[in-house]
Amino acid sequence: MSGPRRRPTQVDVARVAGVSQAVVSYVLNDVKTVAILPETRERVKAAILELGYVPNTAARSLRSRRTFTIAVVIPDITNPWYPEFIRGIQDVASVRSYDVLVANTDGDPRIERTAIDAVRRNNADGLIITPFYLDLSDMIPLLEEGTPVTFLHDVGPVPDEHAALPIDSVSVNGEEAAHAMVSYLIERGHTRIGAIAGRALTPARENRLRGYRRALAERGLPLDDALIRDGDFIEEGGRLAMHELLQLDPRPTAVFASNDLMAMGALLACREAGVRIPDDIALAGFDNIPASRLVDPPLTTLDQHAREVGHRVAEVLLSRLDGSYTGRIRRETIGFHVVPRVSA
Amino acid sequence: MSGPRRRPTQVDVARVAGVSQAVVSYVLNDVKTVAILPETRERVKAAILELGYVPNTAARSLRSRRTFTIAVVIPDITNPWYPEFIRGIQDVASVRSYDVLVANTDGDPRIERTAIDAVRRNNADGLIITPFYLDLSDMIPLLEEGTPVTFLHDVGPVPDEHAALPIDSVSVNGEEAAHAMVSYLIERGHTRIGAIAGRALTPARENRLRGYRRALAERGLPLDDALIRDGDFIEEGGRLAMHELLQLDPRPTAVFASNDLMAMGALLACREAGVRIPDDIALAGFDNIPASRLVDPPLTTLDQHAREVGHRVAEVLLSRLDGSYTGRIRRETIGFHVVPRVSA
DNA sequence: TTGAAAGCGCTAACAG
DNA sequence: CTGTTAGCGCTTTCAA
Repeated sequence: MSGPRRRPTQVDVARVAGVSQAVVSYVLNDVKTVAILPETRERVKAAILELGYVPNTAARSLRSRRTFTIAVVIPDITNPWYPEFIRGIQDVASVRSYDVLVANTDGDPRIERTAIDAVRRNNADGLIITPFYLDLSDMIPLLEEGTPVTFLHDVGPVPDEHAALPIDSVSVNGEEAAHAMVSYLIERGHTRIGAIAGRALTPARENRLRGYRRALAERGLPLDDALIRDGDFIEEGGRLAMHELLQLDPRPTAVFASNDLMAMGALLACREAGVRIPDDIALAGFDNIPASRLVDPPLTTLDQHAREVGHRVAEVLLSRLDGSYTGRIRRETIGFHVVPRVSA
Repeated sequence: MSGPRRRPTQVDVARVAGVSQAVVSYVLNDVKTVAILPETRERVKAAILELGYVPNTAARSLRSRRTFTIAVVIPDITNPWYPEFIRGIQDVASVRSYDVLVANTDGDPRIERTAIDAVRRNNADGLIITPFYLDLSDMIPLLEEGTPVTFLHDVGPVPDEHAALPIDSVSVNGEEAAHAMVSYLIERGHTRIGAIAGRALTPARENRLRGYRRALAERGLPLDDALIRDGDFIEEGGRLAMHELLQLDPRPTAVFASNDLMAMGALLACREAGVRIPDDIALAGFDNIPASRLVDPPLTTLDQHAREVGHRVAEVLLSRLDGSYTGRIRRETIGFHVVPRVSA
């Protein structure tokens, strides 16, 4: 037992290579403004290898005011849409050697708020966030300090309460998508269509519900609030909601769930109640998570291109960070498509 | 446009509160060895609030050599077992105000190795890793530098190639679990049982395969390597493997897949081939991921308690970090249970 | 009970 | 082409 060995520093490398510490920093960062003799460079590299030197990010970022880290704030990594989204971000971040820090909020406004401070503490160079309850004023400190923020947005018809802020956004058009999904149900002959909405007051819920209502209204179908239930975006919520919908008289002939997790809960409820899908009732989900293809029956749903959304949102943010884009605010919207399978 | 505002520092807080910067640090860290006047303390706190001061972790950790971050290295967050596992870790880390940094290796040995350097660069206080290909020597620099490492292990009969190293581990007993699952199949009357194994040379694959072989051997059933296929732990791999198994003559009457993702691929293959489950062939999975309950037919599988494993592994590591445990190496094993459903 | 000061490992400006 | 030097914001020892 000889106590922990100190991690080698640039000073150690310099000593072994017989140069000054600054030179080590130069070759490490491949600084263009100074010209190092190829031979010196080799000596330094050899010393780095020999000692197993690895730069200390804390010191580096303290000095340079950059961390090469982007923070991502999402509701819950356990919701299968998000791992894909995160991997999309990591795909593009990693090739530019950025790290990705993920924080879950569980949709809790208090935690959402703390997450912002976590970003400031950790000096993340930029933030990607899917704002649920977050007050826009919470973003102000970050923006004032020059930390770019990109929203993952769910677009509704009044998307720009955020318009005043210098925040890029990449959006999935929840209203249009839900409209498409519900229109699909209507085209299949359904006229009494229930909805299992998500957590109250979240943009995702409101927008998808709006799309649902608009689709019905456009076809002159009655809007009946008794057909709308909450489901909290989780499976159990969907199960409970579906049980309620099945009690209704007359019963809806189709149900649109605002995400696949809830649709799967609904599916379970039908199985429990002995209701057959799609024969007795049609069911449509939203998200196209991997499991949706594999359930019984395979779920008709809507794909929001999670991984691609991750790619775009990362590119938008990184282009700000590396200065390759300095123009006006961008609002991108990623497409979607209905995935017809068996359940509806 | 007035350029980014500088983030307030302790010096700023000190100035506003009319104290020295050291005092700010004292109240911030609630240092016991110095006694601050309650009134002074209040002034400092007020200044902190007023300025929106947030500590700079880079500076803090540069000085204190602690980051309050633990790194977690896993193969792929997109495999549904891992989000649960990660949340388990975060559950216990967050109450002790540790951050969690997740790195995916995609099971690539090179990336696995880079991940170790990432841990060193970021000065994570500790590492949780599920070693796939990683050479044990890769862990040495970390250990020498005093960074505790905890393995998430898959236990086989020779678990302790790792025995020499001072590394705690929390294990799922892959061999016992697979043995239990396959025994279950045998008890249901199957004698010709195929296996869809995972990625070659990984402990998870080898151990589960060992459990499979032992279960067969114990009942005096023949071991036929033609019944064993690879599947790479992903759905598509399971699909391909199952298609091959279905070609066999005689065909197996049951198939054990080393994880649920592959089992679901196998299920797809059966659907494509018009083979009914469980009537024509029985199918068992492994992991009990959320989707396994929802597929058609619901998948008989094995639960390895991912979230609980996350809790334990985090507790084991954190107890080292905060010094509350200083004893000898621990090897914990978390239980499992067969989840009988319809597919087998 | 508070303050002064050193220094963690690094980047970047400047000097030679 | 290479070396010297000044901090980045913080914790922690020591002195007052």
